Amino acid sequence: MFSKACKYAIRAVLYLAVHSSPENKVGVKAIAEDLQVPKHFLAKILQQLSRDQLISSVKGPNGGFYMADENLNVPMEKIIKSFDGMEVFTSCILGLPVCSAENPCPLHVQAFAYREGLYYQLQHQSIREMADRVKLQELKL
Amino acid sequence: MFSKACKYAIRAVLYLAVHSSPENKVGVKAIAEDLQVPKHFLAKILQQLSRDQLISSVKGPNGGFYMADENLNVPMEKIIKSFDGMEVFTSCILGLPVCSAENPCPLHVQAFAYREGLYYQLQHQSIREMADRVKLQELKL
DNA sequence: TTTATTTAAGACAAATGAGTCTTTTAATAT
DNA sequence: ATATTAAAAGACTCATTTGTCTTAAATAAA
Ligand code: SF4
Ligand code: SF4
Repeated sequence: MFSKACKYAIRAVLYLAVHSSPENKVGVKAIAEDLQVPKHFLAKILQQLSRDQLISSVKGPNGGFYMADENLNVPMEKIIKSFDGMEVFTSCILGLPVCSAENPCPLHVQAFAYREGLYYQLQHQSIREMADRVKLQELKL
Repeated sequence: MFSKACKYAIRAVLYLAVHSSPENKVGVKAIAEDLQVPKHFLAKILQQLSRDQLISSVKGPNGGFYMADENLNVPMEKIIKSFDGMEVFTSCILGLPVCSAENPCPLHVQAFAYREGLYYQLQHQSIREMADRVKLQELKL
């Protein structure tokens, strides 16, 4: 479904949403260890998230990554779009050139409803809401 | 979601289900051209399908690939399993080591329904049924 | 101001996936 | 039997993704 980079990104953002704040920043190393993800690869991912303003960061001593308030209000969808693009939600599951209701592929009925459902959820759920659920239900990242 | 090999396989099998019979076999070339898929790559895919007895084939003049009656009764699921394995349905969407209800990942609610629903459909729909729909609704492959 | 610390950037390498090409094997029509 | 046809097999190349490493830039504490 999603690329590894995208999966790591989702986990990292939720991790930051749960474990960081503007007063309490977290470094790549800590995140990588906690999530059990390749450190340098994660670093690049965090950089991209930062460039896209999905997370915040400051350099230097006591620096690190964190979620600012405005970061928490964006929908989950944005993370995925940043890494895998809109295609994961729009491109045909069978790899046909175009996905349209007029020219549906054979898996249309099966696949369409589910993909749309997932997309809807990711569009309408903010990182904050999702992170709250993670905290409340003690979900593992 | 699925690998290209798997997507091509699904399309090729449905193509054969619609356009072939034991009396009317089809060669790689024709399939590749109709589906607009790399010929040699498709050849390998058809070979794998044949090895796994998901399609039938005979060599030599007037030979080619076709669907025997028993091939048509297997569920769509088998094609996917043959290429991408069960993992596409069982492995965590976020790439966590284990996917379980006790230790759910943050996307659990959103993603689980999607994947399970799709899997259920693919398990309970035979190639024949799917091909019939393709014919009836004139779906494009 | 210097030094330690941490992100930013980008080159590089390894692994996987996708696609191509050539040769071998089997079937069948003549 | 032989020639022809088409699948089977496997080596090979190319592209993309994933992962590593090194250096630069920024910030803050000493
Ligand atoms: S199954 Fe239908 S709706 Fe889904 S991607 Fe293919 S064409 Fe589009
Ligand atoms: S979201 Fe939950 S159910 Fe889906 S793969 Fe991850 S852990 Fe499993």
